[in-house]
Amino acid sequence: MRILIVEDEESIAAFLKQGLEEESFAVDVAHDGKTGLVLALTGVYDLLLLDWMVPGHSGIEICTQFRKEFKETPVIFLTAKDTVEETIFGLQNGANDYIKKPFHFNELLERIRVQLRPTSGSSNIFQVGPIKLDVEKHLVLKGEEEIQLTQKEFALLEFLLRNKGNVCRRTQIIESVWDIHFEYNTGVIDVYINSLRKKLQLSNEEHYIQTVRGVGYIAKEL
Amino acid sequence: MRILIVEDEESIAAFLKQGLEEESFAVDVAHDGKTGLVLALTGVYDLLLLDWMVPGHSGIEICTQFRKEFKETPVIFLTAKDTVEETIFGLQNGANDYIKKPFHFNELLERIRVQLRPTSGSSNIFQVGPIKLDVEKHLVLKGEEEIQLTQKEFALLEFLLRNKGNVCRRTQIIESVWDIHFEYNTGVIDVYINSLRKKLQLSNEEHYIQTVRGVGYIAKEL
DNA sequence: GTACTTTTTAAGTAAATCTTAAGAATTTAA
DNA sequence: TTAAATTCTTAAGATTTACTTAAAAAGTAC
Repeated sequence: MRILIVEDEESIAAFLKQGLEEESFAVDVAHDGKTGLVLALTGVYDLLLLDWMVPGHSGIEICTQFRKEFKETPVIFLTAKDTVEETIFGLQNGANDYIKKPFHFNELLERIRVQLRPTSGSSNIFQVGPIKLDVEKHLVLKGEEEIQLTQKEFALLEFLLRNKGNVCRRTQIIESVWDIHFEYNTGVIDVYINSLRKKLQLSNEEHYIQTVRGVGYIAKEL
Repeated sequence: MRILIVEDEESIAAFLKQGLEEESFAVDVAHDGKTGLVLALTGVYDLLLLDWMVPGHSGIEICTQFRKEFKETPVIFLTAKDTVEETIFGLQNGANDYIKKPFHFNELLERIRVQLRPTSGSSNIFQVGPIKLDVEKHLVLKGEEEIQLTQKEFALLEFLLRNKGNVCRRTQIIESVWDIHFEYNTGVIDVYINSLRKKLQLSNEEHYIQTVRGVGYIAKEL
């Protein structure tokens, strides 16, 4: 997934670039509107992050131009707090969403994901920390290394990653992964969690799969 | 998704109601501020659409009152006034967005969607002061910091927050949280209240969980 | 049918949570 | 001010829950 950031403030741009790259996006940055527009019109990007006001062309100009060429690609505006009214204008002119500065990075990430979800059919790659799971390819990596998982192990990990950041209750897991309803007494989940953690070689620091006692398990970033 | 409209102009209210219902929102309308506030404080709404000026209480008053109780629910202002000052004032007082009359319905819809997007799916978040409890995510925050609670601690805090502003009697608590009926003699509640206050690091000023001597406990804003 | 892999069951061990109880501190009432 | 009642705090023992391992059962491929 390729993202273009058009933002003149160096610090913000750098912060965003690093954060998004850690989430395994490919990120380009343009520090002025003119460069931004040129890059945007190459059409290689899956999403645009536009600062509302940048030197050269304004964000809204870039957005409008861009829309003429690429009708599907989502655009998110980064805007200062007091320009809400103008932002509405932005939305009318083809932006898909906007986010007020200052914002939490996770919020931005969430909005990016929302935008990318329907557009790309190939977005069923899930990730937590160094662990990647590709549903299509049925492949799990930890860093560069390929991890060999069985069906059930894979299904369980997929479920956890699909719900990354949310607690997966034992009943949810047993229903979704094992398709067992109305009843739960076995210790299967524990066994599989155990073998997952083993195969993924999760050290004590790398608690990407945490247990929530009395409830279930959760996959989350550290 | 439930939306409350507070708008005195019949025609506009009817227009909005019909339009939103066609988008499969459940819509209630209050034609004056007093009714609006009462309805808003029932807490069943996912979003508020407030006219800037309505008979009874003004929109800004309703918004402010509402914000004290429900910090998560988004509020959008409908206003004929277009001075920047008032907009900023409105946003500072807890509104999430604002739209100037006359507007295109689609524009409003877009604004509503933007507001509901991050919120959707998280309808059972309870809050008192800086303390947030998310039932779905099984997560408790104090400010930005995540607080690790055990099952019973979590259940107790949830019960207190669900009944925020109301005294929770010891018998109620022991019945709801511990499922013990007919008899109560243990000091379990005291122990758990204690550990809750400890884990939440409630200083002497932050008495969000107060004890009501001879009766029970209450979670309330300061 | 046999050899292999995967899945499930089961059981012992480890760890965290829950409960009890008792003394300290606080509030209320006389 | 003192006594009584209630709540707070702490710690240890009981209980629950999860972890780990191994072996049995169920699938798969040859």
